[in-house]
Amino acid sequence: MSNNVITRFAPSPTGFLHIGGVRTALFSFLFARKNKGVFALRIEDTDKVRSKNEWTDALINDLEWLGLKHDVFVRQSDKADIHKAYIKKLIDSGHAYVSKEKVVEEGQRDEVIRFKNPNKKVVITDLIRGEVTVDTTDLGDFVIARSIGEPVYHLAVVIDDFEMGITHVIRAEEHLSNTPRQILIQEAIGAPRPIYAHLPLVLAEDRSKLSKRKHGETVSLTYYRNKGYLPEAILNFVALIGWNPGTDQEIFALDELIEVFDLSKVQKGGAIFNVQKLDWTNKQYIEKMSLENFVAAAKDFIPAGTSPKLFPLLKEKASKFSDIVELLEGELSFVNPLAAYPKESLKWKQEKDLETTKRHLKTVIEKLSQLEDFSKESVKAVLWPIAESAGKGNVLWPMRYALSGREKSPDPFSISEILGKEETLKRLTFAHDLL
RNA sequence: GGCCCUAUCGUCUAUCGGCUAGGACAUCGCCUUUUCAAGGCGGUAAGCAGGGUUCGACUCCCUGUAGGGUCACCA
Repeated sequence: MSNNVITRFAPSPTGFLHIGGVRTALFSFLFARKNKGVFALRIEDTDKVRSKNEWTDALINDLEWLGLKHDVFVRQSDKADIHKAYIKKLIDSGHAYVSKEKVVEEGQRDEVIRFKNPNKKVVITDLIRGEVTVDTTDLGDFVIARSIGEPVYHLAVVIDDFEMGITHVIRAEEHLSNTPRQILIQEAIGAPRPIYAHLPLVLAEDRSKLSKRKHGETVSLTYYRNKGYLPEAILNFVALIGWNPGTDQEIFALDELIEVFDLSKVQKGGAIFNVQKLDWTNKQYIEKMSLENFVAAAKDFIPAGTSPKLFPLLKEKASKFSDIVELLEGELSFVNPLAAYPKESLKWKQEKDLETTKRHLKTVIEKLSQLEDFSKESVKAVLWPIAESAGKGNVLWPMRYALSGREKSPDPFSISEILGKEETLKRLTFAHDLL
């Protein structure tokens, strides 16, 4: 592999980083790292009206959070002088000209700079799509600058890629149609042509391109950050949209991705972003975490005052951190005072009647009253023989229901330990007296 | 509409002419189990259509169809 690969991720600071952008950034990053090359981040802020510093900051912050560290940083607006010089050169050499325009819309200029289109066929060699031939005649003399000092995207991209020595342009497929005009500009300024790789689009459920207008915030990385997904999991999941190494492996650390990544294995067709798989992937990562790491990572999602005894259960059941609140209000709400429940709920489905249920509860109360060590192991040890002889559901269901007041909850032994002897016996007695 | 790209289970995909079409998510069933989750086992589920090429096409070619992208003084 070549030793001097330089890739770039070039977002415009006009909005949040969306999932498709994350994938583009990741692939550019992976390809650079894989080839021991350089990964550059370039902020494309030539649109002064729509570009905002806040978006730039957010972009940098998001990428850093993901762990996609760039080696080079360029702000396009800092290159204004260089752009201007090229525009002049292009005009002087006859490749571009100042064009008088008829103003039909507000904000339009009566004078812009257009590229003199040589009207030829361009053959793009794309790493993913092979050869694509386009006749540029259809493009006409397109605009390359609003004025001598204001280049338009296509011009700025070509100049910057050239100046930065970009060897591989890895970007989304939506840019494939733009490539011919960029190639024309390259030829005019005498820049070498980089190697192109146009990634298939990341699609929404309805198979259309992800967009804020149409699909709302759920396409933004921020949305998933706020929901408490892990950056490693997002990267892992996104890597597998439109690419896979050809093996059955599903979970990859970033280092592993770098090792096995291969642009030629990238898919050609667009792929739908599937949240269920993201959830599953994220859960895999949570399972691999130590309890300490889980608690530390999830600290912003765990309400103050939550009993540390619940932490293992939270880790076991949450597939993303935002699940924690739901869990605490639902399945794990037994730590709060119990709401009233119908006494029939205490009866196991295979149990004869409430009388028997009451008897089982009494036995449980008697056994636990004498118990000193209230660890779940210890509680289980004294009750298990009884449960086995009387029927596990017959004994354990009423006990669990009495302790949790719910159809779904952790096992009664864990609840006992968390509640402690006093509260456990209080709830059991309450249930017993109810019957 | 012009130009361009694409087309395997619901979804993400493997297959680079030999396929009883494999895996993962989701889904369903069973086991485990006091419930839920997790886990284990198993099931349902796919080659857009029509022509070629070939001994043999999911794989190659053509046409059609469908979907997407792009046609800005946005990137």
